[in-house]
Amino acid sequence: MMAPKIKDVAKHAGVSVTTVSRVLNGEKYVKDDLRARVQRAIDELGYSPSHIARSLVRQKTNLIGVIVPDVTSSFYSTILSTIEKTASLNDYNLLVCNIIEDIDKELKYLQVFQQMRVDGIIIMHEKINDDIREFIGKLDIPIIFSSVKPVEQRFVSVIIDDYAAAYDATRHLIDLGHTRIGFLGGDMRDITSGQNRYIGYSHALADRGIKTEETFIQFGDYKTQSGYDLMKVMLDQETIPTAIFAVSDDMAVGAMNCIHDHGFKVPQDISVIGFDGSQLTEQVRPRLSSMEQPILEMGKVTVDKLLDLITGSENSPKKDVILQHRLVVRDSCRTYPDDIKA
Amino acid sequence: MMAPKIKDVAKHAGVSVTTVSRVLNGEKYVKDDLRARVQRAIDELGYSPSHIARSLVRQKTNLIGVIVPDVTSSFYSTILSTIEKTASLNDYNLLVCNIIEDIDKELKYLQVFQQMRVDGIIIMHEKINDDIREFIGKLDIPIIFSSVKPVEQRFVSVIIDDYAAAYDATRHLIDLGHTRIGFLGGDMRDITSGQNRYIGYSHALADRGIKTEETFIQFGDYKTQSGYDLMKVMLDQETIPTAIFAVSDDMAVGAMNCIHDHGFKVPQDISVIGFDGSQLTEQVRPRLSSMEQPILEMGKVTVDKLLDLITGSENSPKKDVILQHRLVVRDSCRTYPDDIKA
DNA sequence: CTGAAAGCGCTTACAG
DNA sequence: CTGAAAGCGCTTACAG
Repeated sequence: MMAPKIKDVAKHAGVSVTTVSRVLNGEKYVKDDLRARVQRAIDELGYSPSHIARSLVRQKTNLIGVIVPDVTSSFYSTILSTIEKTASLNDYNLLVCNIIEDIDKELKYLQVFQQMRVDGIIIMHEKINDDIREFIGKLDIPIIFSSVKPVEQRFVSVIIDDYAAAYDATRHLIDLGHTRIGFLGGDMRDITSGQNRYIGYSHALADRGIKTEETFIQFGDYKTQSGYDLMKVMLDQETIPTAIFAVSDDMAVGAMNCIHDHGFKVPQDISVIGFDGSQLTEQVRPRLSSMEQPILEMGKVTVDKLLDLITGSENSPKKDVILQHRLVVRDSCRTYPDDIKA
Repeated sequence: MMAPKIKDVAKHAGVSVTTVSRVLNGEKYVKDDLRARVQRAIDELGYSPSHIARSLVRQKTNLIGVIVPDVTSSFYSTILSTIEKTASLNDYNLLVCNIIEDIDKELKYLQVFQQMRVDGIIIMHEKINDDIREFIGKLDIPIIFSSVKPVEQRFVSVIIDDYAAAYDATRHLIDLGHTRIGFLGGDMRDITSGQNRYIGYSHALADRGIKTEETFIQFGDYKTQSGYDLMKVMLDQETIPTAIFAVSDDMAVGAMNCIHDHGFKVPQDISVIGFDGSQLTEQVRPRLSSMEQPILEMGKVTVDKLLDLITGSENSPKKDVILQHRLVVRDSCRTYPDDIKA
């Protein structure tokens, strides 16, 4: 037996489909006895309205497409989790795409999102190539970027001030007395998490007149393994840093592990500060100091803002939302006692 | 201007909508010149077919609903990531629901899945209450359970043999010479990860005639914090274990941290073995030995099996798939040298 | 090889 | 307050 349709309910209740539709949608102007009869028919038949059919006529799917670089990362999984929660609270559902460095897949997914007629799209990375740029350029579905800001100005982003955050993190190490500060960076093709954080780091040093070795600056891919490998490169040099600023907690943990495996101690020998404030910071020993992004808030605000865009509340201006970063000091950094004040 | 519909394409190309539909779906029996004209019209108009409308007539959405207990956990995020990958390869998209101990939300989501007319559902936990049991009982959408096996026999599961895996993990500690082996368990309402793992642990001890203290057995919720708290309880006792078996890597890491914070060392003072084989095992120091589930394979097989169910390949029997567990020895366990053989 | 028409399961003016 | 009819954007027999 086929699943019952609205027509079956109508027949069963002895009313028109219009009336059934009305009680389904909680409209008033339905007499109580009819409403009751319809409700009973629905229950007896175990009727469940087709969201597909509804979407078609309403021209609204209540679907949000989300593009995550890597759900496996503690940062993204946390933000995804709050995005899901906020969306769910607003009766939206998530269509999730997990990239992992696969640009072709992203374009394909964006096309799927378009065909699915999702009401809005959340993108959490900024490796936008020309094809994608062109595609989203002519897409008339609201798009919001979360935790990153691509070059195109027409899209709104929910981010922190990555430059300032990196500056402050570096400054923290400087204030502890460090001058040999290594940098484990991201992808310089990324404006937000690549370039801005690097510039923040180097300005913080420059403002204090600190010069740095070339080998103290390394770039990777934000992951633990990458942090490990880059740290290894640094440790193989003649002079090694007394402190490390990594642009993700995952990288920082990789660095900590590498330091540990080489027989050094954090923070006694080398201090390490991470970035993101993910749950990893509390899962490792020593606990990792980190420049925290307000992850939960970021996820919530992203969805709220996207819903604004969807409902077209023009009173909400099409402006980026800049959230506050925050230094959380844990146990992975210490003061550097030497006399090097040169 | 509205997004173009198939009718617009037809008009633009000077053919019928039927023909447009045919080229859209790559059917043969369309003359080359017509096909070319239609294709050009599609390109010029930037036409993208509505998946919604298609779904309605085809009675197929290519959607899979996934219920994850907590995307934030390294185990679930990894399995989700491979589920997504496999689904994507087969042209299916994921509708993701993140529970987090919220049963009401689950029922609501299952209803949404039903209304969305998803082609199949993947569930990754087993806290099925009566409402949910009844609901999925009358749902005629294929359901598959991944990493857990609920009591109802009519659903297929993709799992490991949790009893044997827990037995083997415990046995590993026994073989290293330990007899005071603490157990950090899960939720005993869970058959798979609660009861089976506990029974495996206790049988392994019993088979060697090892008695255990009551306080050596604690139950939590699989998370890091829980592992920490339970370990604290154990360390506060008069006699403490020389080894710990935790039923998740997250809990094991919590235990390791607690041990560390109390001034003890892993594995010198206390050995710790985890369960899952998540990426956390390599992110902590000492690296965590763990009873590994084949997470990637599990995700892939789950989707493959579900697609079998969906396409109704009756040649594929409706049987559970039991994958192989594997002990991965890292640095968190050591032999116990004392003479306690009593 | 091509097209007119019915139909997928709903909602929404419109009329009463 | 209620219902008949059109329409959302496609696909799919059916006929030619």
